[in-house]
Amino acid sequence: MDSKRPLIILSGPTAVGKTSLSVSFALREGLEIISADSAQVYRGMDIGTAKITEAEKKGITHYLIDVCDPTEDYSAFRFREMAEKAIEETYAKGKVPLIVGGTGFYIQALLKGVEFDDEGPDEEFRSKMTGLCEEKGPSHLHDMLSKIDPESAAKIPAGNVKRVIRALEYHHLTGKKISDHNISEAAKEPVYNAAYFVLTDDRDLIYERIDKRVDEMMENGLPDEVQRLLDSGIDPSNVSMQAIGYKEVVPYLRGEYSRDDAAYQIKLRTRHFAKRQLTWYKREPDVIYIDRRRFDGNTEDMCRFMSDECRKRGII
RNA sequence: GCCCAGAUAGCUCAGUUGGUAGAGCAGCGGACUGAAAAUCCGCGUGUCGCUGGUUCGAUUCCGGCUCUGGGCA
Repeated sequence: MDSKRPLIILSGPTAVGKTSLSVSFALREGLEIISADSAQVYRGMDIGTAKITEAEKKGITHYLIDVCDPTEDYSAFRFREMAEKAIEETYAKGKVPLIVGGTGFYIQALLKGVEFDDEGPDEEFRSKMTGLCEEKGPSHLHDMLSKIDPESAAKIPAGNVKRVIRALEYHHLTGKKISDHNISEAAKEPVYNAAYFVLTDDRDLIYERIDKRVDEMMENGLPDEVQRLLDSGIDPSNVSMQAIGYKEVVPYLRGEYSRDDAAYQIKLRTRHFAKRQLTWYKREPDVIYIDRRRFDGNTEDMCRFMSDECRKRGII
């Protein structure tokens, strides 16, 4: 028996069918679900995030959905804090938590207990650096990084301004190099006895499902939803509005391009996103793939497989 | 039917003063440790429409054909 506490994770690329499988599995094993999704946390963002409905929850408790106002900035750090609280609540009820969502970065932070030991984000510092970048160009920031943390500078391309700024911010707040921090955090082992499932499928089928889902979102009133958010005073520069489906609809509402262009852009961006997710899982160790093709998409069979894998590890 | 303009990568197109060709987008691969649905990096062989001719050599020049736009009838 593993002395670590049990945790089940179900991730996978967008539109692969995580939500439906997760509810079936939670019903089967009596689990509670904790969402690891960076966009479904925002209230009022329902259509574009393909947020689970009350009916779809089938009575299963879901944590970390609708927990933020779209003006708030969610982050990996906040996810870890809030998820750990939800995990404790679940254990208190004698249940095992099921983490469900496509944000691999968040899952990693939780699973390995990644420490975020600075006091960031320092918005003032970030906007100062952004201004400096506009004034003197990205290579100026990269040169600054080279002086304080050459290892990071060698690793992060000058064009990746966000990550260059983050590395500078970390040093600014802690006096330490983020490259050292990354090395120590990367060496960490999971703090849970976890089964990390990744639901996957034929790439073409995932892309087809994405196209279909985006068409449905547009028909179901995504533009109205975005308009409502803008009307309520949410700025397009908010982190929440960087979500796919939202940042593409804003220019359409402004008349900068057509509805079809918006739909096309959303489909494209979503496909790219799914591909990035798949890349992420490839380098995660100990991932258990659930390839829909091997199960003919049969939910019962996939649930049975998950149960078996969890039992093997003494999780349930 | 005649005239004009096109026909080159999955798409939109550039180019080769004759020595078998290159951009953007798509697609594919990768990075990622307090913005992650974010951000960034890498990968370009395709009967240069078909067919004759000229030429050491044609995707490039010339002829014919086919197709697609546009114009005239």
